[in-house]
Amino acid sequence: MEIFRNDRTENRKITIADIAEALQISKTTVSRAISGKGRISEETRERVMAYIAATDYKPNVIAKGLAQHKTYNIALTIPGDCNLVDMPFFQNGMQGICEAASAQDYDVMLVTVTGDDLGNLERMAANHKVDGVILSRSMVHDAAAGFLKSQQIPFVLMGTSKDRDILQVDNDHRAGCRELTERLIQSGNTRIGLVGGSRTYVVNRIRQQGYEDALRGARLERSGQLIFEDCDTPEKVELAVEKLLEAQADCIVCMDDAICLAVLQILSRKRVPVPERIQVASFYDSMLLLNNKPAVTSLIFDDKALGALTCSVLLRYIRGDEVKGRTLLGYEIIMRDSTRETH
Amino acid sequence: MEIFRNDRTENRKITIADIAEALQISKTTVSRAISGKGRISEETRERVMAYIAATDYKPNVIAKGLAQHKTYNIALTIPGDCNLVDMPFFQNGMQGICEAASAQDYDVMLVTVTGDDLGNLERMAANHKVDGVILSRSMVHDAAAGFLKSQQIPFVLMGTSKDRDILQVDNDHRAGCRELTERLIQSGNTRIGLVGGSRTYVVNRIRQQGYEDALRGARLERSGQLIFEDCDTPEKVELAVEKLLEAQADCIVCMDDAICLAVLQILSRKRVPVPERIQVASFYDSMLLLNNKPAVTSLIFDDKALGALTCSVLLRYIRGDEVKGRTLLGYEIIMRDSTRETH
DNA sequence: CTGAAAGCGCTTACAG
DNA sequence: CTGAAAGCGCTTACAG
Repeated sequence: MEIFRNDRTENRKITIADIAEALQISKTTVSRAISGKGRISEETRERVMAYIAATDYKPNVIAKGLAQHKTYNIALTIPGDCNLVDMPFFQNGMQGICEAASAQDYDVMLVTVTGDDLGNLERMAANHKVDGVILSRSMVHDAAAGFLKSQQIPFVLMGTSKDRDILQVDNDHRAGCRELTERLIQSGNTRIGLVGGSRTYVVNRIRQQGYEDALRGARLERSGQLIFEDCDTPEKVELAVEKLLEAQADCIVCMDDAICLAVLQILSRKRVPVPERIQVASFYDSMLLLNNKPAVTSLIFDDKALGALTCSVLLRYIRGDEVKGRTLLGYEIIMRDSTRETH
Repeated sequence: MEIFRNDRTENRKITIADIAEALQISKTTVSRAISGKGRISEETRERVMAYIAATDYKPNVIAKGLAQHKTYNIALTIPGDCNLVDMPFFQNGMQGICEAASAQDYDVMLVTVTGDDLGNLERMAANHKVDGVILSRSMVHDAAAGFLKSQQIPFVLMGTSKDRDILQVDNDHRAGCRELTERLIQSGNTRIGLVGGSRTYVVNRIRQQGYEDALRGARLERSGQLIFEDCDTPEKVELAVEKLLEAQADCIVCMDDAICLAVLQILSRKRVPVPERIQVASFYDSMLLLNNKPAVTSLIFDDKALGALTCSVLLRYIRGDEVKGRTLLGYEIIMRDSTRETH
């Protein structure tokens, strides 16, 4: 059995003082050359930059931050209990956040918040380790937002909240769901069923609004026979599908692709052909449905772009710039075989 | 349109100097009371603690770190291109890492590395922002490990590498896959097919080894007709399934649950009943297969525990403690309906 | 244009 | 047991 031990050789890094000494100038001057703040002659500036390039010096961001009362860190909360559908959303969002952050020399720290346990968030705040935080799409009642407000820590929600005084940026679920539903109506469907996820998530409420917007626009009745909310277990989905078949729905719209996957499996078990007997579409497309046959019609959002934008909004806000209270991003609709017209 | 602007009221935090002044003692003493290092009378220690509790003072970890040449941060690399199967692994691993880190007052920063682009990792290292890094399960050729070695930055791999001088902790895939395969043999199967994922991932190679260990142990031939590697597209999986049916396989073992899901869908389309006509099992169980009918036999790993352990190994290594070069975690086998004996 | 000095909020020999 | 002082690696008025 091999054993490892870190010898921790001192490995001293070069500092601003070393540069000053080597170049026979003051630390102040070196600092100015690097930051570009304050008057400095082009000549000495170039000498410093040349030395830095040659020695591969990198400023210690921590020390810089300490002097400036900044940390150059933001936190991203991740839910402790995350279901499969949300994972691609987080994964891609995270990706976008990281990229936008590093472009401005910021780093992102992870803080888990499980249910109403804000322990880790409080710790992070108490430790003075971040300049702001990004809350990711979350429950209707959000304890975290309340805490951050009370602490006066800048934050933005990557998602939507009805609370208009919290900064938020989100995909335009409502418009997307409306338009997708409209397209399904245009192609001849009149009895479009909805299999919805848990209404504890505001995103699910918004999606439903989009669906209802479309019905209203087409003067179709909003029928209880066609709308099934809170289908958060396979049993509920199965029940919903059965009722929809009974109710002669010509199309089923699923609120997310986990539900959609379940619906497709049930339909397959029941030998109900898609799209011939009934069409199917999903309000959110992740890789879950990727290889399904038939390919399924869906809404596509760019979660990475969402993350990136959320991050830059936060950074601008931290900097003291003006930012819009709510920002909405676009979407794309992909019509595929699962809603192909067959008559 | 509402506009937000951060007014940045000074919001000055209480410091060690404030406490010293209030209590008429030196900063040194306050520091000692908090850290517990150095001799200090129980009485003054209690006075300080009482004051801290009353004022809700929290030390500035950044300043502390600067003085101690530590950051109290570790980095976690996340792959820029992550497929669906890996997401639960990362998500849970992250969770475990965060918890173990915060238990020791450490925070975890995210750094994305896409392909061979180490830009973000280099930046993080250059900025002196972390004491060490956790590399997550990765490709066979890992540029990141090389970079970290050259920089003498402590790191551990959450996964397995054949490079024995990198610290690693992983689930015991090999033993798990061996045992699962053995169980399938014991229950009467003699022609167990394997549908494998991309061999660029070392985890897939290890899983295959476990499978082959079991065949060897049972003196079954390791047949090319039954082993299909690199099935990283739906087409390849489909082809593999067809060949396996032709070859009269009595059971199909899938290397991960995305492959398994594909296999099950194909079988369902072909109207091949599971487990009656052919049994199916998976080497890794995430939520992907959760609601499948029949329930599928699988190996279960505790990825959160893996993350937590990986993190504490790194922290111990950073601290200068001795750690084992390679640590393996256990697994669980759940036999379900998809491998039920029907004869 | 440049520098000496104080400061960010902590720690840690060193001396008493 | 306690404190004055120097230091971690930067920045930033202030003065020249």
